[in-house]
Parts: sequence; C-alpha cells; structure tokens
Amino acid sequence: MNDKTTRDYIVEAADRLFYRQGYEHTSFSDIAAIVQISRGNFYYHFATKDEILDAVINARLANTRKMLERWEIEGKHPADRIRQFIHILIANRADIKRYGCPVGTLCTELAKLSHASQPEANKLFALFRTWLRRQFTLLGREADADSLAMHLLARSQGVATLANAFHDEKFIWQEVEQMCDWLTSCEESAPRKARDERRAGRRASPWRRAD
Amino acid sequence: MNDKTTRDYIVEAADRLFYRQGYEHTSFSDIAAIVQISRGNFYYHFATKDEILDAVINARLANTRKMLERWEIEGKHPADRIRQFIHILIANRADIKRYGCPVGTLCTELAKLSHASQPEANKLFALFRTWLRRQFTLLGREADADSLAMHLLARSQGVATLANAFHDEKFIWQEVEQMCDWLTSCEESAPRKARDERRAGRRASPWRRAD
DNA sequence: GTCTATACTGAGATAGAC
DNA sequence: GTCTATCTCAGTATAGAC
Repeated sequence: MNDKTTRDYIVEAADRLFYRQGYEHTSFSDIAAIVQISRGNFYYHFATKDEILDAVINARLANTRKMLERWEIEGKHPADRIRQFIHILIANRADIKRYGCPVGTLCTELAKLSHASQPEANKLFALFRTWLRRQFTLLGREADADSLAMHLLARSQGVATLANAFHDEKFIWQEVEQMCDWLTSCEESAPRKARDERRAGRRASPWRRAD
Repeated sequence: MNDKTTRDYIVEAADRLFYRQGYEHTSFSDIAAIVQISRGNFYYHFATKDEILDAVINARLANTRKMLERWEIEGKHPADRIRQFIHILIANRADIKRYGCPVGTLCTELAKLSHASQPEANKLFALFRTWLRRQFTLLGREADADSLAMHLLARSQGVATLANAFHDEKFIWQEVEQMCDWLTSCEESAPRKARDERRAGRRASPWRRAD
C-alpha cells in the first residue's frame, strides 16, 4: 500500500510548502525538515530546485485531471458539474482564506519571477478553462462557452484573492451563492423552453436580491 | 520643480520593481542600479529592506487616496465614479497583462511571506472597498453596498489574475464591458422609478446577451 | 540511496573614510 | 550624503564516504 518513494515525499512536501509559503520563499531546508532527509540527498532525486517545481506542477496537473474526470462522472447534468467547480471554494475555504488559490498564486508568482515553468503552471488554468468550456457547451451555450468559462474562472480567482487578503470566509459563501445563481440564469437562458420560463419574470440576478 | 530627494527616487524605483518582480525577488542591487547609488548608501535612508517596503506601501496609499478623491470630484454621478474604477483595468491593461494587479499581487505575496506589513498592504484594498461602498450607498444601495463593493473588487482581481496568466488583453475588455453592464443593472434596480422601468423587461444581464 | 562536509553565490547589513 | 570594503548568513549545489 504505502509504496511511496522518497521522491514522492519530496514532491508532496514541496507542493504543500510552495502553496503556503511560495516557491521562492521555500528552501531545501524547509522541505528537508518535513521529509526528514538531509539537504545533500535532494540531489540524488532532483538536479535543481526548478526540477522540483516541475515535478510539483506535473503532480498538480495529474491530480486536477483526475478530479475533473471524477466530476464528469459524478455529475450527470453539466450544470451540476459546474456547481461542483464553484464549490471547491467552499470545500477549500480554510486554505483559501490562509493561502489563496493554489493555481492563481503560483502562476502570479512565476510571472513575477519570469520563471521558465510559467507555461507549465498556466496549463493548470487551461485545464479548468477547457473543462468548463465543455460544460457550458453541453449546457447549450456553445456560442459563448469560452467567455463563460473565463468569466467563472476569473470570479473564483477574485474571490480567493480577496478572501485571502481580508481573511474572510463569509465572503466566500456569499460569492459562491451568487455564482450559483448566475449559473442558474445561464441555464435558463440557454434552452428555448427554459428561456420562456425566465421571460415569465420568475427570478432575478443575485445582486438584485436587495430589491 | 524637481526637488525629489534620493529617498524619493529609491521609493519610486522600489515601487516599480516590487510590482514587476515581486518584493522578495527584488534586491538592493536591483534598486541601486536604477537609482544609481551604491548599496551601502541605502542604509543612510532606510534601516532595512522592510522599511523600504513600508515606504512604498505608504506612497501607494497616498497616491490611491489622491486618485479616489479626484474621481470623486470628476464624476458627478456615483455610477460614473464606479465606472471610472472599472476602467482602470483598461487604462493599465498593458501592465496588468504583464504584471497583474499591483495591489492584489503585493497582498498575495506578503501573505505567503507571513510578512509583518501585510495589514498595511491590505489597507490598499480597504481604501477601494470603502470608497466603492460609499458610491454604492449614494446609488441607493445602502443595504448591500459593502457586498457590491467586494463583489466588484473581486471581479477586477480575477480579471487581472487571468489576464496576466493568459497574457490576454482582449479578456480585460470583455469583462470590463460586462462589469459596466452589471453596474447599469445595479443602478436600475435601486431607485423606485428606475426599478419599475426594469420590470418592464427592457434589458438583460450581460451573460444573457447570447439569447 | 542517504549521509556529512564543503564550495560558491548573492543576499541584507555594518564600519568607517571621504 | 555617498562611497568602498567587509561581515554574516542562508541559499543552492557539489564531492565523496558509507
């Protein structure tokens, strides 16, 4: 069962630390302390710190792919799957409040460092984008599926950034609710019969709740 | 006219570099190269690197306050002022594409570093939040003014993060348009007479444009 | 595969001359 | 106020024993 190699442990620890402290701010000593190996031993497994980063990104890509596949299976309706995406903000709210979004903060940091692995890290965003785009297409919004995907991705990012800065979990809940309402309005406006329902004036957008 | 002190030049250069490269990744040598002073000379003006950071944050706070006051004067209607806020994304699109949002990326970095100046940096966000809240209140949305302010702040953040990751300026334009549409729907739903207009079903939210 | 010891580098910071 | 010289330290990385 527990057939993890030392390399796996290094990647695992690095993953967590890069998320919590940032890539640059994390030293070999930090990782070594967790994995309980000597600093010298690193270089048997990785030639440079950058190689550890690449391994971490690849691990995250693999995990994300698995997660998206799972959502694809578990959610029968595309809207349910998108809701699943929105709800990672809730599921990870404690970490997001403390460390922000793992994808967004990594991409932002690598951009500032002009790091060579930037394109690799951005694939994480691309993974979500493509997946969301497919869901919106299935929802009958093929014309603007990519815009909707980017829009939702951006909103999640913004929520994570502000929840982190203001250390505010309640804000996450509020915005998740609004995103779900927004999704519902997307659903309703797509197929013809649902659109007619909406025309009956049954519901309003979330920011009109105060009416 | 040009009565800037060396200290001013240091803060100015540090400001730019912290934005472009990040705080941690910027060294005294980097700043010294721009200001054209020796590394030793720094310590006449600042005791530590952290003090430079504080000076940069204070400079940004002062500039932001000035900008918000200017918007307050120039825009007669609160909605125009909020539109002014939304349009900084357009005005700074080139920088945002390359370096992200100056406020968001700094707060995110300092959070990862567990830096003592985090609360100071977060005041930048608070400044915008308070200002936006006031505008929404003036718009007749006192009940949810703070939520609306946070919502808009989050959306701008998300747009900046994704525009940076995907190096996509067009995305900024798209989202700015949507935010302006959203703002219009906020306006219309606030005062009673405008609300009745909306009930007539004249307009839809931006993501319903595909109808 | 893991260790200790060590080299090398660049960072922040200090001392003291001018 | 600005300089040069220097210190200290932490970081990445290497060499070679076990």
